[in-house]
Amino acid sequence: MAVTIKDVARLADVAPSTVSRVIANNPRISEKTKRKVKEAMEYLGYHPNFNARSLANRSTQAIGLVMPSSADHAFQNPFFPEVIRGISTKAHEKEYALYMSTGKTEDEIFDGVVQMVQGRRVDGIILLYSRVDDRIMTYLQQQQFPFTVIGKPFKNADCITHIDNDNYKASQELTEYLISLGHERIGFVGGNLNLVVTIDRLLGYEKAIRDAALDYKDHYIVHEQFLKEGGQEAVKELFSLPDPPTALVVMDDLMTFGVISTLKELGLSVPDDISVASFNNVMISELSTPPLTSVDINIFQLGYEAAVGLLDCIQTCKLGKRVVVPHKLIIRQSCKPKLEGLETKETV
Amino acid sequence: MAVTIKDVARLADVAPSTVSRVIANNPRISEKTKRKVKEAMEYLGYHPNFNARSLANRSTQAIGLVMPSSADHAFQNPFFPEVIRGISTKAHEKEYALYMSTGKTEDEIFDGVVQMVQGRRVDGIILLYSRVDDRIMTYLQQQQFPFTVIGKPFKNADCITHIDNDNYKASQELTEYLISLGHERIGFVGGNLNLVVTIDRLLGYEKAIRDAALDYKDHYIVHEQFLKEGGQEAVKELFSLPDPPTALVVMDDLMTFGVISTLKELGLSVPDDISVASFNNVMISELSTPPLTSVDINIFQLGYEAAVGLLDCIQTCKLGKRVVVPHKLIIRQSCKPKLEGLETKETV
DNA sequence: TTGTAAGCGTTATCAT
DNA sequence: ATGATAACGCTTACAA
Repeated sequence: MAVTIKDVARLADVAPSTVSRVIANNPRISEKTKRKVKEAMEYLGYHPNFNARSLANRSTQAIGLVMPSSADHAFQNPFFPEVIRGISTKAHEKEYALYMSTGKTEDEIFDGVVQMVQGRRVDGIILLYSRVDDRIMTYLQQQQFPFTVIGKPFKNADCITHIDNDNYKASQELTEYLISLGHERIGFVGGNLNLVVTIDRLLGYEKAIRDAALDYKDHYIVHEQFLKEGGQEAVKELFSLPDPPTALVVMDDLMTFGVISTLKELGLSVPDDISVASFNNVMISELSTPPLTSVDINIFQLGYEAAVGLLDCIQTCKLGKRVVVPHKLIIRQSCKPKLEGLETKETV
Repeated sequence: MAVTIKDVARLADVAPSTVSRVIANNPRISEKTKRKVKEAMEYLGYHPNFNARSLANRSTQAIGLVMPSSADHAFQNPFFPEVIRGISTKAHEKEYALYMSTGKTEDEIFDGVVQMVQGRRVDGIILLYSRVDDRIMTYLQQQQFPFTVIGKPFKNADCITHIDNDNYKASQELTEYLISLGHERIGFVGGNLNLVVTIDRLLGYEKAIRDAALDYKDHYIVHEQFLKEGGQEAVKELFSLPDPPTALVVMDDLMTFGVISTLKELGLSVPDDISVASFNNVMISELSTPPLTSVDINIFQLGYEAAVGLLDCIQTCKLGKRVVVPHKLIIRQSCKPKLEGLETKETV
């Protein structure tokens, strides 16, 4: 049996409540007994039982993390480790631990959240993604349970604390960059259209295209899943068009790897035959061949601020803050100017 | 105030203990009351309080995960999401959740583990790495707390349940593959020498080199940190030797990206000027340019089996099993035969 | 088959 | 400044 507060109390010759006060660093306790108790704790190797504390306290010192279904392989995206690193950093400052429910399907994940919330396993929750019509978000709102969202809520954005980039603007800028290189036929390779981030980036792209008085063509827009499976088809179709794009805006660095790989199969090379620009600027982007031009969205900070926001929620029960994390275009070697009059070689 | 077991009991007109039995699915309870209680639970929207249950039960239904310090960026390695996906899958089958302590430095992480253990936050722990002389492992052994290790414990391997690849053999095979392509000057780019996996792979490499009666040269062996920072130097040195290697065995796909990028700076291209082979076969390996020849170590299964082993430990309190997850050489395009008499061009 | 009551290890509310 | 004592919500002997 582990050593409890009572054992400490007995050894220090005080009441259990006194020991509890010492732990909580209650100011009105004499230095003398404080020392005495601490010695006893040290001697016995005492460590507080978190469950007992949570029960009495109704606070767990843990934050729940909700990821997209690990079934779709979004999981493998380096975005997640990095955003968690950000969350973890802030959490640690306040001595919070992280809690993840397990579960593959939609329903399992939802049940996991319910368990976290109703089972009082966590003090608050961070949603690591934002989708159109998300049950979980609706549920958390109903429950008035503290939570923050990474990304922009599809609706009620002004009463949900969320941390986001200005993806609309970022996408617009990225597209404008390609336009400034002389590209006129620019495709968009998006991911899951249920994700709000996909929508925002698509809209930003459209804005830039229209502002530049270029044709906004539906068939320049394809959506592959974040990773390669199946997505290859979409890209291949794009390049079997009579007027294939000369540049591509891609949702995500990881997807870009898939795109580049597919293009290579088609005999097209980046950036010589086609320019590619994307988002996230994960570490490997810099190391890839060619190094990717990418919008750095400050993933770490996204996570850090989400934790800041959540801890705020937990303390003050206030919701509705919007934090915008700045982005920055990082220009590397995956884009080249479109030379006037020099047509991209037609696909096979 | 949340709805408790008492509320349910009152509504169903039974004793709290009966409700508890229904939850636990106790066989000796009449179908009638079982139904009655379940209805009441449904009606009130009852959910058990996990802390209370843990306290009474001394079981948390949570598994603690210990990662290497997130300070060194090992974290970004896709190995971790994938191994966690494996763990998560098994954990979910048995309705366990995952718990991660936060903390950057060695000491913080150690304290986190102590809190998990002594604070009864988890039922068992999985170490996601294995190092030489690890305090945490020593501590867990002393405490006789259920844990499993991914990788091979440096010592006491036979009394610690661990899940590992046969890294020695894998490395030997990978090196032999390079030798079979005609390479005679083969370098080894390792990572942190405190990691047991590094040591095993280095030894396997050495074995293959010696078996083939090639020179085992110390200066063909460099150790860069897992990610690029600083590591560039080591690789550069390697290629300023009078007799630079024509092929490289690299610890890890992610490191390979760094290596390839550095080589490109030196004007060397893979696989034309130099062959590179590595380990892990993370998803991007297939999508990279060139696609990497890599040993698939079944990361998912590594995680899955670690969870299996841990849950076993928790139930039976038995330790000391060793599970070897099979590996498989995946040949792609990062290696080329060394042509006889055709010297690699000297570095600048 | 079900109820009663004593824990589980804390914190919190009174007293003193 | 400290001590009793009652929660916190659940499980589990032991009784019935």
